[in-house]
Amino acid sequence: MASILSKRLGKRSLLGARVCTPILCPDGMSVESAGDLAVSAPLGAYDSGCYKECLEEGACPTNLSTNRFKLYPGQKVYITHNGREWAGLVEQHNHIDDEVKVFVLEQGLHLCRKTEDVRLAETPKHMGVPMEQSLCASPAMPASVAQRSVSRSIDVPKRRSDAVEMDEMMAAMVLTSLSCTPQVTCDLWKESGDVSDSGSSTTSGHWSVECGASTPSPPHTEASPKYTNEGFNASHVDEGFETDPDPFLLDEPAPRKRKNSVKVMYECLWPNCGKLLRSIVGIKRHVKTQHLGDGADSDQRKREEDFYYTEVQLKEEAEAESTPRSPSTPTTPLLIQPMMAKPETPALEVPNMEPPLPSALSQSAPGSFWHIQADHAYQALPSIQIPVSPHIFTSISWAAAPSALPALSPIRSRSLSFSEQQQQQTPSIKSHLIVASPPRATNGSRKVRGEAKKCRKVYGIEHRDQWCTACRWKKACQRFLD
DNA sequence: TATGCCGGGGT
DNA sequence: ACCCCGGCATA
Repeated sequence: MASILSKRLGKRSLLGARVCTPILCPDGMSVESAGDLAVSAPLGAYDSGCYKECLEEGACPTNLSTNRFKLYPGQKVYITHNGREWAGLVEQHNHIDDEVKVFVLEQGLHLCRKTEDVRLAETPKHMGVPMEQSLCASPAMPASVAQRSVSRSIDVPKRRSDAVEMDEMMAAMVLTSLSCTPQVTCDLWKESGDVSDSGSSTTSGHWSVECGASTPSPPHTEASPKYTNEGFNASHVDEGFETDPDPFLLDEPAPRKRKNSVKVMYECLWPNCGKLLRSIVGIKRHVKTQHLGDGADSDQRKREEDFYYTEVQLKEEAEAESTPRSPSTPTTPLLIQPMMAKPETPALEVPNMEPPLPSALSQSAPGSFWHIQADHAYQALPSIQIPVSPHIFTSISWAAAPSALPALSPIRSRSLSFSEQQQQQTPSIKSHLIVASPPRATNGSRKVRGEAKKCRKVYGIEHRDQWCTACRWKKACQRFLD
């Protein structure tokens, strides 16, 4: 199949070598990230609320013991305003300034209060647990720990009793605070189902990993053998297909980025928008609310939003090392791919929209060509796969990369000739197709085994000296042409 | 498994 | 350019 090229390339070419290296990364990543988490968690160094929270809570439950307040978006708190006590929802907690932005439902006000002026209504933990799968919140987390933080609040309504109310409040807050920084509410959103939603649709199990140092490697690695390839970033490259969701869903990017020095952002692909956000959740929300309308329930919409954003990797430095993320995508080409492809994705790759290119290609293109493309698809998933979802798309491209990515590998003359035989009228088409299939047009290229006898058969191995030079050199026989 | 031959390497 | 060979696809 088309794999030939890729494989061959791999044999001696740098490309092949490159591809392989990435595989190793995964482990490193996971390990590394874990380390990062532990270290950074206490300070909440990352912007992404999600990341921070996960770290703090999930990875370092002990942190809770600290006196420091930790307020989570959506968390219910009580504050005093105009001499009266109001219930509100945390919008943002600025640890640095020790201030908390609170949204007072009853008054529709967004107030800023010093942390010490805020009374906790309940522990974030509680909120999270019931709503989500609580990846971060380790089930093992001793209630006592949670209690501690809760104890801070003076008039603490029973968490359960508030459950319903909280939901409403949170919903209201979410709606009213959409304009706020996306990251801040990361957690909230996640819990509210954004993430879980997508996660559920694709894979299960991953979520558990999600927040913390997730274990990217395991799931990724095995995914689809073809696409995946080198597990490495399995997340991206290979597995992208099946597991792709992970990489994206996980908010790991932050940790990894830091290490790799590759900044991952999410860009809104909506026409004339181009908004850049740091978190997936944020971009999703942006797309959903700004472009798709805010239909929280519309399942379809949720999925749609995936098609309107792309992951953008901003390199802050060049690093030869296999970074967790780009390892496979490693080199610029790969990195770039996602971005390039994405924009088109909506139209071309979106699974739902079948019409895109196919129509043109499939119709005019000769069967052989089409076929070839399909093969590529298998190798170069990057361009084709995306259908599943943007996430997948990206990941796929990486995954496929192993051998194929070189994408630009030259097209062999052979392949062309092959096509020629079948159709004379397609010169133009050919070019089109070629262009269309980013990866390579190898497939058909390999000469089909001819019917004619070859020197080998005619003379036998014993008389190799009588073979034509081509045969001797293991090239296409020149004496007995087909 | 044998064969055909491509992609490459060495000289 | 010549010679070889690893390796893959196919029969």
